[in-house]
Amino acid sequence: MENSFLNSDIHIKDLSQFDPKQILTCGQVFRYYERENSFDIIGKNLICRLNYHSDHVIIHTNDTERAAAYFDLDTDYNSIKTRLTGIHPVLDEAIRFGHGIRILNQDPAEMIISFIISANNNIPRIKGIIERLCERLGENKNGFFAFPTTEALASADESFYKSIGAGYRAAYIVKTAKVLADGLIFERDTPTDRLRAQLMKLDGVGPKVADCILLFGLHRTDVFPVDIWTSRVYRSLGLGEESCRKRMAQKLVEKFGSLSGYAQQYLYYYYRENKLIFI
DNA sequence: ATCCAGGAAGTCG
DNA sequence: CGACTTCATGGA
Repeated sequence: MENSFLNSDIHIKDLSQFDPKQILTCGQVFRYYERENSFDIIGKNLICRLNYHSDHVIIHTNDTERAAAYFDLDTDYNSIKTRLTGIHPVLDEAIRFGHGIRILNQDPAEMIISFIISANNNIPRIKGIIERLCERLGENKNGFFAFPTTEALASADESFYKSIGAGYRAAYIVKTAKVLADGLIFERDTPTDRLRAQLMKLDGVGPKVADCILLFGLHRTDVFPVDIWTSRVYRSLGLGEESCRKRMAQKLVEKFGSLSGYAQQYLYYYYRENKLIFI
């Protein structure tokens, strides 16, 4: 049978806090492919196929231990949703809408490069650039291309990154890839603010991209990435007028604390999916 | 043609 | 520090 390398399974029975479509389309991950009644997803060199049925989901994968960590299966999202409910009606509605979202545990280097590419860009283009990057520099694993190693990323030059459509971000990627290949380490117990400052030293990484790396790559949930969409959320949460995204992020983290990252993801998905610009 | 997209860097005050 | 401009690229 095809894809027999996906030889182990995880059965998900509680769909109240696991929705494949919501998890993959909520903006945290770019390398997924919708099939017939399933999604294929690649993170670094972990490959998963999510077969969804009416009352359960089966994850077929090449590494169940990594897959369990990747999908954050040890975290109780119903508890998180309960703690975030009743703070604001808009957030309540966003949680109902995206009840099956989970924050994936993705590879830090993959998040750094992916979100450098995301700056001032749109999602279809971001996905295309990353896909060409993996096809040309990543290892072919049974027809799936792994995300390139930091060594492979550092071996390519600026003209290569322009050739895959990265535009003016090509120079940022070249410089940052060299730092990554040199062995950038993120200490487990470093405070989030210090990690953010460390990340912002990287070329192409500003406040918002750093927060995305912190949330999706290092699972720091005491951050609230403010982009064009979540800046629209700010006003409707009744936090007053604010034009500076950096100050918006600070105010939002003051409000949601260690649950900021979750709140951000419910709100981002709700607004973007419904194109709610003027509420 | 002009505007927009999960913003960041460079410049100026 | 804070505000303002520029930066590839492709789809609407």
